[in-house]
This record gives sequence, structure tokens and C-alpha cells, in this order.
Amino acid sequence: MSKKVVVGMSGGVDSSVAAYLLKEQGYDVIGVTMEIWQNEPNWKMEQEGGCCGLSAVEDARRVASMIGIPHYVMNFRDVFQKKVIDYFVREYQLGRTPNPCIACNRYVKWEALLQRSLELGADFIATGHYASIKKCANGRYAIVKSESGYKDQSYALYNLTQEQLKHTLMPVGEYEKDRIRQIAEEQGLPVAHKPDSQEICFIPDNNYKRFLEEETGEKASEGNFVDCMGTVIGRHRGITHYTVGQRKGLNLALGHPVFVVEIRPETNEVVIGQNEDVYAESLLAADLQFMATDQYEEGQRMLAKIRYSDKGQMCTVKQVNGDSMKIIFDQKVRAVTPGQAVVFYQDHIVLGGGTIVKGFGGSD
RNA sequence: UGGGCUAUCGCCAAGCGGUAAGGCACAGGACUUUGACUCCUGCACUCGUGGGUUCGAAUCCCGCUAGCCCAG
Repeated sequence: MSKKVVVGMSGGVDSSVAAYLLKEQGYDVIGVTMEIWQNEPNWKMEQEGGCCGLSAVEDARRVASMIGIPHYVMNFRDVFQKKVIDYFVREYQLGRTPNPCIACNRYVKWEALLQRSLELGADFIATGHYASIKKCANGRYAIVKSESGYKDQSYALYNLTQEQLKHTLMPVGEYEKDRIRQIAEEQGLPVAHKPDSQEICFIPDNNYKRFLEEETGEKASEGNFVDCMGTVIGRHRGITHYTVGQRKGLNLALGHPVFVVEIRPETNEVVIGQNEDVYAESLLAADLQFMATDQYEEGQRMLAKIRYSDKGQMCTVKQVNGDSMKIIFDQKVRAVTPGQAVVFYQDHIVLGGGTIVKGFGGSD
């Protein structure tokens, strides 16, 4: 009897091809589209000169019937609201910068979907992520960077648990993005040329400031922009409008570019400085997660990625204190941002990661 | 009220008789399964105002207005 796998189908090319590949490999495949936020976006197929508005659900359903697998829609709005949107809003209010995709992966795409799938008798869940899973020598499962480091999505998957990884398949991780589109085309899948998703899915217009106001029902309170000496140099529109390293939108015409160096929720201040002031040589990470490794040791060397599109920087582990630890970079890194994730790698394998609490050592 | 100085894009600022540099800000786009960074493009037919000189002025002259400084 073939293994049963539930594929999370977003209606995009990647997950569509993932379903197709699994089917080809002989799995008993079930397609599931998760309803996660209120207003389903009507993807406009602006390419090809077409203008037919197709929803994600319809696309997924079409693909499913085309490759001959059942397709279901599951409602995950409650989890999504609680684990992703509420978290997203809360973090910004605390002066931090959240990464909703990571939270969504861990709690919605995996925790919730996996649980429901197992209840349905499935052995695995699968997605169209560009990464692969490997069982290490120590018996632990870990995410490995995709072959095409270009589209690699391992960073956003660093906090999946061992139990989740054990029941996960990522069939597209072994291919390059171009190859995936090619397969979709060869199979005549209607989503072959659908544009890659981008921006925060639940904020289609990308105006997250307005989203926060609508979600909280209140306007962000204004405050002061101060320099490193504490001198007030302007007014800001509310702490939630900024993130470390940001340049645009400050409305500060000082003759030279200036950037956000730090956000201070206690005093409602946003510290401004020059580009060199936003570099840090070390950082404190908390809420440590373990993937390929089950512990971090002082003196340990590894590669650390500070944000999604970061090539990574070598660092050394210092002061491990239970759930948190400090790491020191070989070379300063730009814009270490509280709230974002640090992900550790060794030979393309995800060791684990944590949430950035604070960066240290700018030019101060 | 005397004397001096200055008025050029939202901010700073070139220009010194030949037909408006640049920086910052801002807007749009590219990039991107987060926020950013980065990159590309755009951004004063007009130089406080009214006259005059000149083939031609933001640039020279006169008046007015405003701001700044010194003297009262």
C-alpha cells in the first residue's frame, strides 16, 4: 500500500508541481488548499494578456483534477489569525520586526496542517518549498539548503520541529526554479506562468502600516527621532512604521542619507544614524531552536543568516545561557533587527536558529 | 529707526551676462514567500516681487517686500 501524503496547494507553480511529482513517484496524493485569511486574493493573470481573475482555490482545484488527485479546502483562519496576524501586530507594537512567513510555516502550514493530515490517515504532508530534508548521522532531521541557492527557502523553515520534519516531503527542493516551471509547462498545468508570490500574503497592497491601524483600530502614536547623542532631530509617525536599517520614509532631509539604528518602545523614540552606525559585530538570540544539532557550545563556529536574503556570515558562539546565546561575527553585519530570525548553518545544513533580541557594537 | 547682509525645487546648495549643477527628501519601478537594504527612473520653461539696461539676465541697475546681523 502506497504512502499517503497531503500536499498543501497554494495554487502556485511550486506546490502544483510538488503534487505532480509525488503522484509520479507513486504516492497516494491528496491536495489541500488552506484558507487562511479573509479576503482571498484574486490573482490577475496579467501575463499572456489575459484578464481572467482566478482564485487560489480554483487554480489548485484545476491542477488537482488535471493530475488526478482529490482536492479539499481546509479552513485554518483561526490559527492563522492567532499565530500569524496577532503575532505580527504584537511584534510591531513592541518595536520589533516580525517575520510572518516563518510563523505561518511553523504553526499553520506545519503544525495545523500536519495534525489534520495525520488525523486523515496521512503519512506525510508536502509543500512546494525550495529546500530538502535530510536525516543526519545523529539521527536528527534537518532542512538542507536547496541546490539552487538562489531560491533557497531554508531560512524560513528553521524552526520546524523534529516531529514535523519526520512527516514532511519537499519534492521541488532538488530542482531549480526554471526546471519547475518547465515541468509545469510540459504537463500543461495552467499555473505554469503564474508570477511568484511576494510581499506579505495577507497584505496584498503591501501597505502594512495601514493594515496595522485597521487591525488595532488605532493610529500609531508619534514620537521623536533622536540621534545617537539623544538630540531630537525630528518627529516620527509611530514606532510601527520603522525597522532597523531603514532609510526610506523617514522624511529627514539632512543632506546625507540617514538610517534607523534602533527602536526604543519604552520611550517611543527612533534612533537615527549614519550607515556605519547600523552595523553590529554580535547579537543576542533567544528562543533557540534545534534542528541538525541538539545543542550549541561556546566556541562553536557556524554560518549565520540574519535575514531571508542574506548570504550569511561566519560567527562564533559565546555565552550560551539556556534558551539564549550570544554570537560574534567574523565581520560586522548590517542591520541586525530584533524580532527577525537568525538561522545557523553548517555545510548547507540548518543547525537551528533563534529570534534576534538585540545587536551589539555599531560605531558607538 | 540708522548701517550691513541675504533672498534659486519640500530642505541644503551651485551659479558671477549666454539660456537653472549636485546632495537630501519625495514619487514610481526593479529586486523579494517578512520588514529592510540596494538598483533604475522621475522631480524648478524657472530663480522673493515690480520695473529698467542688454541681441540675451538667476546673474547688472532702481524701487518694494521678507529674513538675519550690528547700532539703539
